[in-house]
Amino acid sequence: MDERELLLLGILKVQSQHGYQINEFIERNLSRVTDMKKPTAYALLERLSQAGYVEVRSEQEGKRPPRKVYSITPSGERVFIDLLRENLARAERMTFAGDVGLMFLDHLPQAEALDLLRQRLSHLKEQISAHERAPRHEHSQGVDLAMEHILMLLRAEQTWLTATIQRLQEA
Amino acid sequence: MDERELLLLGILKVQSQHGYQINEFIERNLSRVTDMKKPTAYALLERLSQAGYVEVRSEQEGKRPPRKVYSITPSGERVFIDLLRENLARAERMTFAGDVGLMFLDHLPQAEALDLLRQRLSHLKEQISAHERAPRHEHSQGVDLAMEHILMLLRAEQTWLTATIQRLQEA
DNA sequence: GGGCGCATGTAATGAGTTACATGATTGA
DNA sequence: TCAATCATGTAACTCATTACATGCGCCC
Repeated sequence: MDERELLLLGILKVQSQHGYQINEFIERNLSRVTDMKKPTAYALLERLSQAGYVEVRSEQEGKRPPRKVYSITPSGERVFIDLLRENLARAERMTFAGDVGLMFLDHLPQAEALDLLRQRLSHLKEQISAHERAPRHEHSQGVDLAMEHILMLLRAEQTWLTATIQRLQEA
Repeated sequence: MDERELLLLGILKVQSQHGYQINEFIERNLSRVTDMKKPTAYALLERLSQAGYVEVRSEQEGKRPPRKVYSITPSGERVFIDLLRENLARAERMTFAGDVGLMFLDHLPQAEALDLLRQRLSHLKEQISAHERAPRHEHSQGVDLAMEHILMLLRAEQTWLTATIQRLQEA
């Protein structure tokens, strides 16, 4: 839950930006790493500025809608570093919705169960190729690291699912 | 979000039980597969019975507190099968809080970043050995399948983290 | 003139957690 | 007699999402 603040502070640490810009950036480049939605980002930016971790100033270009440009403050930078340390040192506990289904696999006829798992596998493959199609962005090695991480987990999942389907077929 | 209903219906499909018993079972045997908390389960059981997917009857043994015994209804069984099909066919999208930290790795001195990742790795190893210590339960091959799945992902994570630390060290 | 892009949000809702409340029984 | 176990929940809260609202500028 703290990772959303970390994300926003991190983005602002690299460069001051206005809300719309931040949301665009997340949507275009980080959609595979985070699932934070726009209103959430706006609300969080508001909260961060209440807390004094970011500063806001209004800007207007011509007659376009005014924008709120957010910049990280010194105290925000400290919080950023703290959150970053905590995030890096921690190994999140993983639970997966998909495992619940696996637990009750034997409540379906085997043929159907296998068929459903094959559908799961094909969705997985789509996700993987979507990831592979995504361009590396040279500027940030960190983002690439995160992407690579997700891709590796997806591939591990694929390998396991394939083997599991195989195994169930033989049994 | 539907997987909690699926879990409860699945448990009740195997055997009618009262709330406390269900929560005990989840805590003892499924704590690695789900993180659902007790009040959530109680509330969900209530909702399921409102919807007619489970039946409730009160029981009392001696002077112990009365219990509400839940049984799955025919319509509940249908919902269970539907939820199960959906769950099995779907490949959930994965996002990980830990990736946000990775993205900003370069905002810390390399030595510290490496140190923090080593901490992450050691937490991971603890989780893995906790899993390995957990007894297989012969009765349900499904539960074992789910456990094995999680263990496989944890190990993949471990391998990757180790390699990544290595790689960063050399750079 | 119509739709997309820019730029901000609010309101309603939902899901789930934490902390708390209650009270009897059983075992050390 | 003290703690743990049994058995139920409620209340307050947080977090995040969805759907909606607003209005100007720009391009075709």
